[in-house]
Amino acid sequence: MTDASSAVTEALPEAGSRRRQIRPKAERRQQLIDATIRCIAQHGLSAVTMQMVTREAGLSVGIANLHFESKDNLLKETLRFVAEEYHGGQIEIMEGGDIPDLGERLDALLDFQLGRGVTQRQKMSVWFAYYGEAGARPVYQKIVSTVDKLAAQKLEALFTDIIREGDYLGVDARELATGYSALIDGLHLGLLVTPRELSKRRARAVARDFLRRAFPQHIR
Amino acid sequence: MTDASSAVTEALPEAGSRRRQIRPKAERRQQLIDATIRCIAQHGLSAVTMQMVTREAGLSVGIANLHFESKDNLLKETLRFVAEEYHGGQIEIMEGGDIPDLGERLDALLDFQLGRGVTQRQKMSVWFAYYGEAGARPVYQKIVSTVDKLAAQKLEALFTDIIREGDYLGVDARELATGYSALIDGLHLGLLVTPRELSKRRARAVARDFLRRAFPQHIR
DNA sequence: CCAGAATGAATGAATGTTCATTCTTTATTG
DNA sequence: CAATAAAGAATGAACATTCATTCATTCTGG
Repeated sequence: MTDASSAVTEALPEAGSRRRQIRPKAERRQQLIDATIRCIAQHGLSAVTMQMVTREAGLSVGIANLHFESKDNLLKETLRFVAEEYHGGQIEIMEGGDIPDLGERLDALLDFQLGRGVTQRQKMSVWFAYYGEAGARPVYQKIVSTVDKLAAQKLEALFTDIIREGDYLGVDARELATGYSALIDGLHLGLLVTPRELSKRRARAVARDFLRRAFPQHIR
Repeated sequence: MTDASSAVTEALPEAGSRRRQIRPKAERRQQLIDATIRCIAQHGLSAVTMQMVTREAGLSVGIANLHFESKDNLLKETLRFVAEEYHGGQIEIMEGGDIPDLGERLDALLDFQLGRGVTQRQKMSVWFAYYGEAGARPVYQKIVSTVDKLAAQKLEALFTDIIREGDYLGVDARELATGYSALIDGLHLGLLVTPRELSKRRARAVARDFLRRAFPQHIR
């Protein structure tokens, strides 16, 4: 990893202090947000310290307050990033010019929501760490509900299209969309808290079941 | 607000210092746990301090470490209390000798899970505060999953009975139970984080819809 | 050579925990 | 029954630690 290999016998620790680098602001910000995500996932939101985050990022303590003005702000921006990444991904699929077939589009959505590897678990941790504080922190509520509202609209629109295409009777798109979103959230919770009881495989089966019961012609 | 109007000019604050009372250990423990719940709901788990909790309980700071040995332990016991109360209530209904009719029993369960007033919201806050930390704290995972596992079994048993009674075909009790639990969790999240978008009324409608789709003969 | 990015020791505020002391209750004794 | 003592519940000032934030200084790239 450490590409250093200078001739000096000592006094220049290889891993301890890398050479100081100057990078553009945007890059440092992302670097710190990424480190924050890892720290929250590993230690929990309430245990995260600035020292921890900056060490994880391989930077000094002062830099966090240079690029974000406070810890509060760093945490806020981290939430915003995760929220926008998650919801942005969903929205892209749902608008999906890529996938014309509506059933396939649903499948792609489900894949996105319950697929992926380790990374996804990290994001989930962050996600729910903030949810836990949201009851007491209106700022968090606002960030989440802003992106959430848009995603909910897109999902409702997709369901409306599917209902029209399949001539499904007695199915309310809005209500079903609320249910599906809640189901996915709940499954995420299960995956996070009781991974022993609920495998990713089973979570997907459960979600597919929900969709199949509502849209039997579209889901295998 | 201040109902004080005593004749004494000063020196004897009415509300400031009540007479010291000695109460049994169990009572004090519960008093502190209740105060902890209110503090978490109002300020968020990460902002809770011992001073805050003991002041809320109307007691001195030393007492928390007298009855619980540490803050960590107080938080752990608070989670245990909330978890057992919530899951205990569910289990009682599901075993329900009180309600012979299976459809009515389902309704009662739903009422318990999504009904109630302000109190419920407090408990929800606590619940998800811990979920948020659970990814990083195995102790929390264990407490939750222990009671959770039992409730899941009871729910599966109830669903099995209903499936048998209604001769429902192609319905897997275990999978459906997982889905229903996840749905309820997700609805709780929605109620907590985006109360503007999701009313309690609509949450109940969504959950009923889920059940009706699975058990049409049992739910109206 | 300079603008400004980066550093990290220093600072002060906040917090969990301790424990010597005070107070209340209960049991005992004369 | 009153006086007294023992037990232990309750208090809160003091302490040690941890943490976010600051800023004088150092260093880098252009």
